[in-house]
Amino acid sequence: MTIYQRLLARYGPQHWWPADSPFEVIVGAILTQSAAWGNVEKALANLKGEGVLSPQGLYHLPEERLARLIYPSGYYNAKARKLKAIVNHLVEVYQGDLDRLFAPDVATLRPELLALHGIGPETADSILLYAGAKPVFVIDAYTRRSAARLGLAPANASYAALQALFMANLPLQVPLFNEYHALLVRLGKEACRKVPRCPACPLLDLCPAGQAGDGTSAEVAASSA
DNA sequence: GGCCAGGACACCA
DNA sequence: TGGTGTCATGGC
Repeated sequence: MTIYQRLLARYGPQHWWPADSPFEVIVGAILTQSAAWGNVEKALANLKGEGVLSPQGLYHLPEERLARLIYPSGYYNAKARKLKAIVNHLVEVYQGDLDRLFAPDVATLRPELLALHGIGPETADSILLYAGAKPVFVIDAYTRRSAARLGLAPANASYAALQALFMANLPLQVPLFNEYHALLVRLGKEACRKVPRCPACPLLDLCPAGQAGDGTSAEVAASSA
């Protein structure tokens, strides 16, 4: 059984991304930057309560008021500025139409997102996968931790290298990337942070033969095919 | 009371 | 390219 299959068997479908709309995914992707998801939910609830969780709603909302509404998610001034930059682009270039935003392929869209203030590699890829249904593998702190503990990659691997490792050895399928990343996050939350792993680490029985791998491409493929 | 949570940016050497 | 400070609330 592959690692992916073991993760799915253990935890079940994670139903990511928890949002009612693609736009909510985009906003949540910004708000969750270095923040606990529970705090993000409070901020999203505030935006929904004010009826402004839409491109036009945030576009016309004063930045100071936006900052107050997202206060629970932390870094509220910085995140209000980021959200404004993204929403301004979305409304002024695409009239707030996400179908138009996501019409181009990843090669065109990813650089466009990365050029916006507040959108780095992880946020861009989260938006592409979970809002735009593009086959892009998301790397975050939990993914990195899980991959390192599983022996799939060194702990200091770059974002690009880690992403390339998964994408070069997995079929480019949105449902697979969606669930696999979410499962790695779930595992990362549960796994101990000790290096090497402690005897009780939940990762142990997920590794092939109960051993950490050597990080080869072949192993990633074997672990997920 | 300290640590950490589904990062990104500005600035520096 | 890589390292560091900044942004900040809330739960444990």
